Amino acid sequence: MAIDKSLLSGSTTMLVLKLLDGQDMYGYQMIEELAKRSDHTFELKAGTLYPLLHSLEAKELISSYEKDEDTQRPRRYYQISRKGRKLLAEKQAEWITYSGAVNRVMQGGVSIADA
Amino acid sequence: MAIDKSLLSGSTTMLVLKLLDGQDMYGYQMIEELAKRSDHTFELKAGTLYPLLHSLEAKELISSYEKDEDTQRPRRYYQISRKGRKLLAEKQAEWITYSGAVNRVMQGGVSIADA
DNA sequence: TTGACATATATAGATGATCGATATATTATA
DNA sequence: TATAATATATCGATCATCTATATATGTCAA
Repeated sequence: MAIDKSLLSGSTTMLVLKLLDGQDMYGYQMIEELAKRSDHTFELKAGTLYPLLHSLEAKELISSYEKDEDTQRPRRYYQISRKGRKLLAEKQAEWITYSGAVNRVMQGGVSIADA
Repeated sequence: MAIDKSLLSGSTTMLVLKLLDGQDMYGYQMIEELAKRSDHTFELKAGTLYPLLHSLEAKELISSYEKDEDTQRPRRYYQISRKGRKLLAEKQAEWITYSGAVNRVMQGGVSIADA
């Protein structure tokens, strides 16, 4: 099912940081990994991700390095910084607050499954 | 805690329709009711709500009528339409899919409370 | 009674996140 | 050798929300 793009708005940064919290990744890999982990609910577009990565790097939430896997086109890997992990924790707390509040409002008759 | 406004993006329509699913309401009342039911996580701004109500009415998802409670300034009440209830059900299903997917992605080490 | 604040609705313009379109280059496959 | 997948990048459009501003009424305290 394709999800209204505006729903995703605001949580993309959190999701990207979370991916990098597990391991260093390059852009294209994040797009695929996010699709995989979310059963294709999230299909992040390249036009969204790359500018986002650049802006996260400018804010020093992540850093990057090139890695040559010869025979492969060189890939730009990203790693999360200490500052990035701090923001991730904040975003995660925010998400819990936000989704909990939505569920409370929606609990006016129809039951909401939790995940 | 103030929530990143972009997180709310996309679910405002669903929340408004849900409020009207319970009873007819006027704009200002929705702002207060939403704040109350969400423990002030949501503080919808008038500049967001009124244009949204107008556009929902234009799409025939809701309709409105004026009601004079004398001694009070007349209030414009909104009621959800059949079409609106249908959209509400869809948005609700989307929310379940979306929040479930976010939680799955975030389940990579740190536990996420569910509401 | 006057001023301040809450109630109530409304609109214009700014901001910010995402997307679609487009571009480039390499690698794998048919 | 052409096509698709991999991989990164940028621009402009779109859309939702917010801030600021406006108007008008009701209430309460000084």
